[in-house]
Amino acid sequence: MNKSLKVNSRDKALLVRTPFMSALSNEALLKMLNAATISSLPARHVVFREGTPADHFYCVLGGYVRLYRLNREGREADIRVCGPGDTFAECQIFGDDTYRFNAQTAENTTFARFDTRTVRTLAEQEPDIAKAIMACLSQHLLTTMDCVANDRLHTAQQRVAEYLLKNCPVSGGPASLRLPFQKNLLAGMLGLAPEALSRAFSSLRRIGVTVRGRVVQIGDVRALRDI
Amino acid sequence: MNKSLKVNSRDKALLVRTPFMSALSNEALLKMLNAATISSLPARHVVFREGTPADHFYCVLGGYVRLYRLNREGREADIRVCGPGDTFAECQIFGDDTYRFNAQTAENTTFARFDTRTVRTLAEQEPDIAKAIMACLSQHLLTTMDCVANDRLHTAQQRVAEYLLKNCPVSGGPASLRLPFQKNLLAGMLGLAPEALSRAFSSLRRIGVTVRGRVVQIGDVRALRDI
DNA sequence: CGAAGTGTTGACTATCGTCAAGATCCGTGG
DNA sequence: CCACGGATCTTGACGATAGTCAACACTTCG
Repeated sequence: MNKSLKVNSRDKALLVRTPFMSALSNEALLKMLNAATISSLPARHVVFREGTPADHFYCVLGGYVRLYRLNREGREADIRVCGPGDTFAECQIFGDDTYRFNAQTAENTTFARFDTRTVRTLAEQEPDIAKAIMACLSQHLLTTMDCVANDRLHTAQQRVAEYLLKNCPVSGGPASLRLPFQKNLLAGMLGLAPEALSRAFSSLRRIGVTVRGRVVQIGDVRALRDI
Repeated sequence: MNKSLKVNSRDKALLVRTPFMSALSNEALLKMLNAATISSLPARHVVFREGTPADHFYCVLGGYVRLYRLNREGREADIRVCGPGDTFAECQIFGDDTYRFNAQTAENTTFARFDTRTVRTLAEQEPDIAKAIMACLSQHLLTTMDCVANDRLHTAQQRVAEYLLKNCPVSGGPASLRLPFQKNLLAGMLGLAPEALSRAFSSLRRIGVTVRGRVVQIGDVRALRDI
């Protein structure tokens, strides 16, 4: 069920803590909050489809959204996975007028929705908002370039190791972390088939990585870094 | 030899026609031109290195620049190839303060160089400039996302076919085009080893694509589209 | 004409995708 | 609380794709 309502206090608290919104002045923040609508969608629900008019962009408050594209045979490839605090489709504010990829919830997800036209106008009035958009776009561009370089330079094993390191609380010795979502989604995020992720994990066993459900135990973080 | 001078009339003409600059108001345009420096570098010359302070961003006027990253063993992977009219490292204006990749000229190249601090200030004063930066960042983000999806969905053959179609003057029947740079560079752009590009070209022969030096003849553009 | 640089081809190998079967996890309902 | 059933994950076998190395052909330019 898609319940759509004005920003309530809990959602608002999440929204203003977002990297995108946290640097705004009070005035700019108010204007943006006014333009926001909160929605929730159940798992595996389409948010928008490639080729449809791009009239909104989004900010995830809870849950995960998968951005992906299809080839002619219908195979899907993930482009990005957005979690709490991430914005997506902001490239449509001053970009193309149709979505260039599909967006689907990976699990039950709450997000803020902004009308692109409204925000375009606000960005022209409030330098703060323009600045926030530029910072956000820059950040995304950098991480997406990272992604291209990663895909082209590293093997499945290395990409998994890198993901673990990036999400690891400590920088040396033993560590433990809990995957925030299903392995399916992680596989797509890393540009792998689920089977390849599974194999990568089991090949990491020989350097002391054990996986039980969503919990990953790392024997020595430094050993991981040498992969 | 790195000759660095104020904008001359021919370079200026190129610069103001750039997608990035062409939408600016007269006043904004003047301020930007004032902040620009023109430089030329010979082929295979490093423009900047990953990890160094990101104090400038660039706009290519003539020639080609390769953005790439290295893995630990020193293997290079191209992230983007920038030609005339393209800007690069604009993600550093409101982003990180160190370059996250290397930039190298592929051939003798002329470009405009802008100080990021100066432009950051200008963007806060002139909404036009902020708008141009946002449009530019959005465009790049979209093409980079395209690149990720492409790498993950398509084979070498398909990527080459797609490149040819994108740079093809006509939409059906026979066509001919001239590659604007060495095959080496094209290979990197498509995320391939040079040998793989060569093989992809020769596998396209059976559907009527012939290559002689930089000239590519396409028997039937429609047949290419079916790959 | 020669030499360096660029592109092509062949042989081999590593990596990863696909398909299929089996194991495990997890939520639901009895 | 347990049992069931569907979803998710793992493992194995196989094949396709593309990377690497090496030798050779072809360009290009001094």
